[in-house]
Amino acid sequence: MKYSEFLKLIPDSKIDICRAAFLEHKDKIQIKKEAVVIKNLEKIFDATLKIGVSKGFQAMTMRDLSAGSGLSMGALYSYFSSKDEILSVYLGQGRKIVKQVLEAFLVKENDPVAKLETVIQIHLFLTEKMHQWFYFSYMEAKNLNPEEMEKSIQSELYTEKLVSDILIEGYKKNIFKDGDHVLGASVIKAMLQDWYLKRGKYARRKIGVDHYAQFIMAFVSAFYLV
Amino acid sequence: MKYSEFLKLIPDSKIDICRAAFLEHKDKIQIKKEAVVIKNLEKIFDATLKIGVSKGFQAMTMRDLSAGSGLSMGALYSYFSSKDEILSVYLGQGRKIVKQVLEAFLVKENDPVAKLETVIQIHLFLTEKMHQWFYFSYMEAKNLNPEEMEKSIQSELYTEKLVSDILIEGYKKNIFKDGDHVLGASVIKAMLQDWYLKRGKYARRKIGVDHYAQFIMAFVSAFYLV
DNA sequence: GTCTATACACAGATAGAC
DNA sequence: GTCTATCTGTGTATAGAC
Repeated sequence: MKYSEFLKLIPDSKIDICRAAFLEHKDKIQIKKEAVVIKNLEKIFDATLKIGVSKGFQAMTMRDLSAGSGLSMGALYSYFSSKDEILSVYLGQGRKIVKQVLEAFLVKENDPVAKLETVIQIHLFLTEKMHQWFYFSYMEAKNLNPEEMEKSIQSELYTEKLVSDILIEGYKKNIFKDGDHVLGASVIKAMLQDWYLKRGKYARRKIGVDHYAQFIMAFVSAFYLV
Repeated sequence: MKYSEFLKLIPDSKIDICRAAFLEHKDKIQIKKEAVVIKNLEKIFDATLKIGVSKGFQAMTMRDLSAGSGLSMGALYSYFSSKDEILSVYLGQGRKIVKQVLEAFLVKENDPVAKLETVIQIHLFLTEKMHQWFYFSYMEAKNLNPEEMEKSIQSELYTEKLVSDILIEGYKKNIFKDGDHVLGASVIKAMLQDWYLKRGKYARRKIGVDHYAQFIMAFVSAFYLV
């Protein structure tokens, strides 16, 4: 699959995140009109992402966020009771989207090689589409409260397990070589993450996501295909 | 080479960093006695690393640092004129050590395969020994001023170039396959960085640095050896 | 060389007008 | 539902005693 095809198959993640955040936090949000909330959550999350990526979430002040989102300080606090809550909600909703999309594409495949290619491609395509969110999520995870931090780690391990399960299945079917499949999944994950962690570098070198996906698949295949 | 042998071959990086920081910033530091400065720089850098890794440099206050280092606020400001200066100096000195050690080991090798193994091992061993410093450096690089940020990026690209040069040399000698060696070096670097970025994960799984180095070398060899 | 005490700015958060 | 004005705590940095 190409990235351009992937884009046509999935809905707009930005609005999904806002709607899901509204539904899940209805009781905590003081404003009641859905349309108003979603419109403003989008402004808040957009500004959080933009400022957070450029200077870090800790360094972003509520005044920065107020200026960036176009809402007053008072208005911000009628949507979230604290600065940290914005981070927790935003990261939590993003994680859900990632899980949903990965599973939706993986369930279509049966062959381990196709599954491996799919998980590599879809992970890269997702991080391409939501690259700022992923970067932000990675960099700010350590500033979460213990409970949310745990969820973040579990989310990481979940995608890693998707990969290791595929490697193990392929080994059992005599398509992949034997080896430490958990460690293998770990380094594959590292290569996938590099795509959004070093996005500027790859952009400067004019390397696109389709090319990167193909390269990673070749690299991994050389080691795993019998 | 094993990590245990590596440790015997290199001097104590902690004291090196402090001494180099003193020599290079003699004029900016108000205190003049070398022994006093080095002793206190060690306290300051140790505390910066410990607190910075756990809560991030931005979130670390000068009061935290004062408590953690055992020096008063006033004393801290007789060594550094601002909080940011501590970060710049500390990261800058660490980068020098990394460069020196990598070059010292690489110069001993001639064969591309041996060179590739050396750069993988020594990079991993260095990041094992200074793992907190590397993690800190990676996470805080984006908070540096533009000038220091540029140095940080250049340092990254420098180690990447060490790898790509080896791949290219090996290709010319018909030992390695052809391909995009810059992209190859990039993903190898990603795998090397994962070692210090996810240190907790590997520790929990009881994977040691020698085993990780051997695995990465096998992974890379499968793709590159003709 | 190191300390304590403090200046001053700015952060997160809230009250109450509109 | 959104705003402005403001409270209160805490941040970096410094002055001056010891």
